[in-house]
Parts: sequence; C-alpha cells; structure tokens
Amino acid sequence: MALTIGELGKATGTKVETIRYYERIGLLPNPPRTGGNYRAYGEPELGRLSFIRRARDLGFPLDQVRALLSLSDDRGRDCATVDALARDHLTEVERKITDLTALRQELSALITSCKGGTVADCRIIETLAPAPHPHG
Amino acid sequence: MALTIGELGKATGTKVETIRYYERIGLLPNPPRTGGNYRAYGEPELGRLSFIRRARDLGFPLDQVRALLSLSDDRGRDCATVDALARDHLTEVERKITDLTALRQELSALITSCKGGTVADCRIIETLAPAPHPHG
DNA sequence: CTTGACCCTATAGTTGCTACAGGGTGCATA
DNA sequence: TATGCACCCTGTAGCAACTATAGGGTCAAG
Repeated sequence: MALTIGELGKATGTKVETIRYYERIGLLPNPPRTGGNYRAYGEPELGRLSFIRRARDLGFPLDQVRALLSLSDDRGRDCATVDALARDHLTEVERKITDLTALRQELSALITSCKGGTVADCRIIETLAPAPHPHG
Repeated sequence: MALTIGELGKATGTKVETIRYYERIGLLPNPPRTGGNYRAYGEPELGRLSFIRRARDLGFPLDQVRALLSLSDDRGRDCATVDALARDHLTEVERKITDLTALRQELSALITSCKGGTVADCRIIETLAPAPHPHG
C-alpha cells in the first residue's frame, strides 16, 4: 500500500504543495522514494497528515500542531499539557470573537449612519477623516 | 509645522517602520526631505495617515483603505461606492465571527470531553488521531 | 568631541500556504 | 516507437501587513 503524494493529498484533502511544505518544515517525515524519485507514503504518514489536518481545521497554529503531535507520541504522559494547549487555543479564539464582535458593532453603526448623497456628506468618510482641528 | 517620521508616528499611533512601509507601497506620498535627508511631514500627511489608521482599526484591508482614500478625494461622487465597500467588509467580518463561533463550539466540546489521565486515554488526542480503520 | 536619540536604506523574517518555472516519470495509445 | 498527457520533482517567489535587523548617517546637548 504505497501512496503517491497526489493520492495522499486526495485521501486527506490536502494540496500536494501543502504536503511538500509540511515536509520542508519538518511536520511530516521525509518519505522513502520510488525508482523515479517519487515520494511513497504508507499508513503512518496518512495517519500523521490526517491528524495535522484535523488540528488545523480546529484552528491550531502549526507550532501547536507540532506540539500536539509530539505529545500524542508520548502515550504515558499526563494529558494535562494537551488540555492546556487546547484551552490556550480556545482562549485565543474567544479573544478574536470578542474583537470581531466589537468591530461588527462599530461597522454597522457606521453603515447605518450613511444616508446616501455625495462623498462630501458621507458619514463613513467623515468618520475616517480627521476632524479639521482649529489652530491658532 | 514640520514633523519627523517619529513625531508623525507618535501623533497617529503608528510605528516608524509602518509609515515607511506605507510610503513604499504608495499609500503615503513621498514627503519632502530636510537637508539631512530626513522626511518632513505636514498637516496633509498627518490627516492621510490618521485616515489610514482609523480604517485599519476598523479592519479594512489595505487595498480597501486605498480605495477609500481615493474615494474620499472625489467629493462630488455618489457615496454608494463607499457604502458598498463598508458593507462588503462588514459581511466579511460577520463571516469570520460565524466561523470562529463554530470553532469555539467544537473546541469547548473537545476540552470538556477530556477528563484527565494519560495521553493514551486523552479524548483530545483521540479526536485528532485517525480512527484505526480495520483492513482485510 | 563624544554620547545618545533619532533618522536613513536595504533586506530578511513572520504565518501558512500557493503558484510558478523548468524540468523528469509513467502509462496509454496510435 | 513515438507522442501525449497526467502526474511528479526541485527551487524560488509571491500573498497580507507588517516587524526586525544590519550597517550606517544626523543632530542637539554637554
């Protein structure tokens, strides 16, 4: 059961270039090669790449994925580290949601304030432009 | 009233490197220089950079900021284009919020499922790892 | 006349890919 | 056997939007 890079990509929903990129940054091992210098993947690489994909789909950045991978190899270890990593990531996601929600609020207020007309009267532009401050 | 790049940065809350970057990509004009080849800014650049900052703070990407800037110069134009631009951006922000909210849901379910123990029993790792599929 | 804060240019690094350019391989088909 | 096509290879550059570094120059104060 040897997979080409394209087959591995199809099996995991990953682009070929991305797989080679993961290899380059050491997230995937250098696989054995065929006579024609094609990468030949097996079950373990398929598993590893699936793991990576799932973690990425959950939004974990690559360095955290790397950490998760190495933690997952250490079966006897306390999983508190894994838990902490996931919690950190969740916190980060929540922070982004908070920021974006505030942004949405501001943006929709801005848009609502625009009642048409020319750019000269536009509330959006007016909000962005600096107040023409009086000077002596 | 001539400002150095550092003063302009302080006045607008922008790092010096960022100002130079904006100049390089044509978002800010090449300012006049002093005898010692220092950039010398005036009121118009201060206004323009403030505009850029506010738009960036509202999350507009640089190409949209560029568009907003050029629209704002065209005072007689219908502001519908500005409005559409802002609405597009709002839609984008809402899409991100939706995505992140789904992610938060998945992540917190994952974290809740982890009841401690070793990595071997860890539900987080288990979720990420591929199901050991039976083969004939 | 030296110290220190500031300025200059040019270039490389960040994250996570994606997209070439310019070639080689492998299989089917005429 | 030749040819076409899909796929593979390496290496490098590009994307957003900065940030940081190296290696220098300028200017005001003491």
